[in-house]
Amino acid sequence: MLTERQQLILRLVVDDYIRSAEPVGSRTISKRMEAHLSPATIRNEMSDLEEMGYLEQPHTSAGRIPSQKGYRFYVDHLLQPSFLSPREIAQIRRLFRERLDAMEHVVKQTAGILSTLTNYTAFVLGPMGEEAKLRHIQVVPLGEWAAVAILVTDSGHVEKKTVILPDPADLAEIQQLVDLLNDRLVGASISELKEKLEQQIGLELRRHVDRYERVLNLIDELTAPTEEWVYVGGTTKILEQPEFRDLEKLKPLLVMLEDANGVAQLVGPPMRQGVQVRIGYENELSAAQECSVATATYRIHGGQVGIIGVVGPTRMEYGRVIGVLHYLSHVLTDLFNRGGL
Amino acid sequence: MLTERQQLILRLVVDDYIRSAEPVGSRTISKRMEAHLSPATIRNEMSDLEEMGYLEQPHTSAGRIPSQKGYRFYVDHLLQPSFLSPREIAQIRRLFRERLDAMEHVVKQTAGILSTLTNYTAFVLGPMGEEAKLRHIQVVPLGEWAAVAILVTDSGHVEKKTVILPDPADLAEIQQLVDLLNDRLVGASISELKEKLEQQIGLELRRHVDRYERVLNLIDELTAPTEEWVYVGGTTKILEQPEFRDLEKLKPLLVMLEDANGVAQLVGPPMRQGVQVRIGYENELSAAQECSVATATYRIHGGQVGIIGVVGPTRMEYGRVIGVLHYLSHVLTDLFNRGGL
DNA sequence: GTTAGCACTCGAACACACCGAGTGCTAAAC
DNA sequence: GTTTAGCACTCGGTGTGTTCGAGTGCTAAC
Repeated sequence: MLTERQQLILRLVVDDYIRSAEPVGSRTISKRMEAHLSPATIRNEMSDLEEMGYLEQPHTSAGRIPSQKGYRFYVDHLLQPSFLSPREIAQIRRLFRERLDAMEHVVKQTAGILSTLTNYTAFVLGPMGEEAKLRHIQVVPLGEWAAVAILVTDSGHVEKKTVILPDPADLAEIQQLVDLLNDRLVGASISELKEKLEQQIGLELRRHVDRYERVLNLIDELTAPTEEWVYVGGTTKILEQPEFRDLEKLKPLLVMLEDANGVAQLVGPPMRQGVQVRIGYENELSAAQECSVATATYRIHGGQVGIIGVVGPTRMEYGRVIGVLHYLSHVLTDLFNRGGL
Repeated sequence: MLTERQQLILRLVVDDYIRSAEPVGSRTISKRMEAHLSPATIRNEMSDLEEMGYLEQPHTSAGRIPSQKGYRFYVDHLLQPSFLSPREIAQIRRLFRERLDAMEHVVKQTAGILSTLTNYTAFVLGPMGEEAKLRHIQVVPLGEWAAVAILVTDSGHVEKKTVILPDPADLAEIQQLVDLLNDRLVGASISELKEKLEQQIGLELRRHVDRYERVLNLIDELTAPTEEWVYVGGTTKILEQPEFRDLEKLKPLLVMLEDANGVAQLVGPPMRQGVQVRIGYENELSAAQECSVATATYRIHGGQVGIIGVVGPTRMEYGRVIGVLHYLSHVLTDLFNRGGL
């Protein structure tokens, strides 16, 4: 559909606009081209590209900027993913190695690292999916009236909750309860936990009638999709982007990023392997329709899938971002599966 | 030092400016006053107040705005803390009651509630101080090469960490180690944990020579002052404030709030009981020198102290903020000590 | 198909006048 | 001595007009 030359021009326009955030004129492109063509010729081509919807003009007497369709074509056909420099790779490895024995920190840090590497706001969603298996339940009394309930999954996730006891703690009884729960529930996947609880040991449990409801509630809350696994880093990177100088545009974005649910919605459901890019209106959230969102998945052992990604203006350094995401998702997967880099 | 009348005028100026964010003129004050005085008289008084440093003029032909000294006097002598309406109190109680059995959530939520009530950015710092006592240590193996170490304090705080094992897990050995740690360390305060570990059971532990270092490291990291207990809510509330329309002023603030350490520095060391207000330059962080920070403490059982607070422009609704902080800090303290509202 | 030439468009930057809120000062009134 | 009316003055904000220049579209020539 697009001629070789049109593709070249489109690529140059996008590249230039990504760099400068200024509309690109025909003269600029003319100078950038190997095969010399006069600005007038470029103008004709650009005019055609505009007619086809790949470029647009902010106003008549300005240069062209890529349309979302233009970006889409660029990402699908023109872009060359950039590779990380050896220095950067070394730097990443160092960052991760420092705290190799703390997965929680790794995940948390990843948002920051990703943001530093790309200069966009980054996020990390922890492994979703409820196929994680229960590994251990523990209740630690804090005093007469309170206790901490802790739930550990085989993915290493720890969910905790402080509970107020209805009556003074009876250590032996609690221990008995916990032993029972551990005995019957360990190995069950989180999603089937409640069901299993009701079916299999409901009877035994009902002996302590008033307890039963509470235990059920507790399990329910402990297994509820948690917010804890959403980390956002480099929120303030958005402020650097000229397209968000305007507070009215900035605000909805920041509001969205402030809320873990907002981020989860932005990212959407986990998707196929590899790096995925959603440009502008391809995002469902209206707050993000002037943004592009690039995501990649990582796997932890057990096959659960987590997501890392960045959000920035549609004028995003796609090549760079895709390169970084690609590399980092592999690093994370390796880290979680082999336990080292 | 200040006459009755000057104090009244100062109060009116501050009140008006807090509402409108516009410099206040003599005519406005004249109209606001019970005892009628002409604008000219007010002008004279205002001129005196300016000379004494309580007011300032953005430029010659504008009204006056309070100086930081003016705010300070207002906060110390003129302000009347506002009480919450019964409706608001009911609302707060409802919000807390909903999740009464989840302290972690209570704390997390509090930042949001505080921000909603005041319309400023709010923060909650978890109990600091290292007098928390160790309650329980637990290690849950995840597989051959990994395990989760969990540490619970008597304040209900749970610290967790996923560790990569140097060699395949020997369940019995791990259990033995954990039992030993629990046996010897439970009841010790977090700060003395490491010391105690070295002194008292170092010998026994050294039998597993290569393990020793790792256990020490682990304890060290588990007890390191954690970031987890800093929650910020309503960051985007700052965007509403006219004084931060300017991106250049906004940015350092957001950067500070994004970082848990930044917030901790902003808040400073825990202070005496009651509500404390730091105005403008009274803040050490340069990023916050056009802000006021109001904080209050809450206590959880065991006497540990946590901090809640808000940060906003120096033109802050001090009366309201102080009222809310006062009430909320008591609610929290009650909640954590008696387990109910 | 390409390019030079040229008239045209339109936003950004700047200058300028105007408006009005608010001041400070002086002199008169209480 | 304190308060007030009167008045000239100040200064930022707003709206208008002008200029400038980057960039375009079109036409005609190569």
